[in-house]
Amino acid sequence: MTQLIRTRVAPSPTGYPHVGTAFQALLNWVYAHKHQGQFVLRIEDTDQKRAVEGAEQVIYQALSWLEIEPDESPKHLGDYGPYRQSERLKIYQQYAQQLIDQDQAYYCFCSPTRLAKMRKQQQQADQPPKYDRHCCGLSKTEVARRLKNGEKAVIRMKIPNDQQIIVNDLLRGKVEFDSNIVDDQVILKSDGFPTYHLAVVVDDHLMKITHMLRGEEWLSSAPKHVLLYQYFGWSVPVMIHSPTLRNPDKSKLSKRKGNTSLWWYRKQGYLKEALLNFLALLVWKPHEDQEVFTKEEMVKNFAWSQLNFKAPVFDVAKLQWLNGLYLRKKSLSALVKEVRAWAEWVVAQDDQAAAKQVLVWLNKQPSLFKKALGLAQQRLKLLKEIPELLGFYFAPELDYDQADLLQKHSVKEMIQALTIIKQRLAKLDPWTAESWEQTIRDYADELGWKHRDLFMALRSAVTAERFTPPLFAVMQVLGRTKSLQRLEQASQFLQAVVS
RNA sequence: GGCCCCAUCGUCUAGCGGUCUAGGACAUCGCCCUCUCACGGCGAAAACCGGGGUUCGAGUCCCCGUGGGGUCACCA
Repeated sequence: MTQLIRTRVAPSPTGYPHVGTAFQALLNWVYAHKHQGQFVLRIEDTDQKRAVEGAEQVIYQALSWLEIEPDESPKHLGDYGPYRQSERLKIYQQYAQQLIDQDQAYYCFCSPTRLAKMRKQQQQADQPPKYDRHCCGLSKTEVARRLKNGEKAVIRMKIPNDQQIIVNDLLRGKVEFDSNIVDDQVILKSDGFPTYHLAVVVDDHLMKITHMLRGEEWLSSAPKHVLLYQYFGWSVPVMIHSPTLRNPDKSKLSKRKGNTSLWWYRKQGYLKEALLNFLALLVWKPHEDQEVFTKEEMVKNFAWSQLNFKAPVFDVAKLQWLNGLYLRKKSLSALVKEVRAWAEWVVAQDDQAAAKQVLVWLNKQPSLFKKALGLAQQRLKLLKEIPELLGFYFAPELDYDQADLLQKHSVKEMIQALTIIKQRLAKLDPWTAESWEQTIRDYADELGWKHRDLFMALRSAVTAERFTPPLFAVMQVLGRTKSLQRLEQASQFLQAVVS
């Protein structure tokens, strides 16, 4: 019988959804699904100082938005709960005690002050900072006495001297560490909470995780984890340290230098498909030259051997390109739905005026909105561009720019031109793109104007914008009546200028 | 600084000893299409970090440098 693959992602609830978490989650999810395995979400809330209200909800929302749902989590109960580390304290304490009994861990009563002082001295002496094992030799009776006195204590794991510790990383192969440089790590804090190191080993084992995929930043603490597995007599799961995402300046992706919040991307109007595709592309390519794929295709083709382990720069320009691509691929009605969902979400998050405006348009003039969006679709890179791109269709009055309206001609000339054009277009029958365009070109010739100038003037008159979809298409969406009204408005605007 | 990881165009990569005068994508620039913007099409510029080996032959294997990154907490 083959082993059931179980993977996990274990974010700590910090209050906002990190793209790095999404990235890890995606990889874990994909691998689990590839093998009909299970993907677990575990909440690593062992740091009480950093606890943030509602942060856990945000994690669910993020995964659920991306449609990488866990099979087990505090919300999706499975057989290996609880899935919140703060609810597993007894378990960690019990295992820490086991290590004490096995003489592979010891109580430490050193104060933070002493530890800080010690580190400072070590650094000044050019030594690597490391716990000096001050409390390692304490007798059992002494420990019992001080514990009984209510002294604050932590539990540290004992690291053996002069030993090679081998971390077997699936991507990088065997990585060797000298045990002498490994610190006697605290595994249980004085508040009774475990540190990451104990918790990750205990939980991964108890939850039957077969493949532990995590960020590269954990590689240097991996020997501690290997040792803990040995102490407990457990077999080590397959370890994979995936590359960390980087800022454009190549440092680890951070809030200050890039945008690490998934919600930032969502607000901008990146689609989940684009984001997922992009994240995958950063480290993985299915076939030569195939860059656009769904997560289902990724599941189908996934193999660790194709995973790159060079830490990639998070290149927003490429993400944008992908986003535009996915935006264009959508059917118009699907796009409308997408826009509504986006706007509703942004309003709920931020109460943002522009997004509210979009909802108003969508509700009051759905048909106009849809047509207008259709014209904007191939120009769209981000959903947040919509309010600006579609504004002129809905505006009761346009904010004209005189220079754009005139295009090098005089006010008088332009008023005249607008009037004539208006008349001719009003009479035009049939109202087709061809007849329409011919009318304008003919008139430009009559005047001896450049066709371009007349088109641009009309564009400005109808939209008060410089960049729009082709004029005729815009007028068609706007409707003949409204289009002609706008020509009239523009001409009135110019009248006001002269008088 | 110690330890660890990594190293092909600006960015993401193809390349798994000869087919590499190094291929693709994004970004950049130019041209075409064209009423503007976009889409689309065509094209240009742009890289094997350096030095030693191994080999008939090295972008591809080994070593040493160099560079970048990570990590050295009662944070994860």
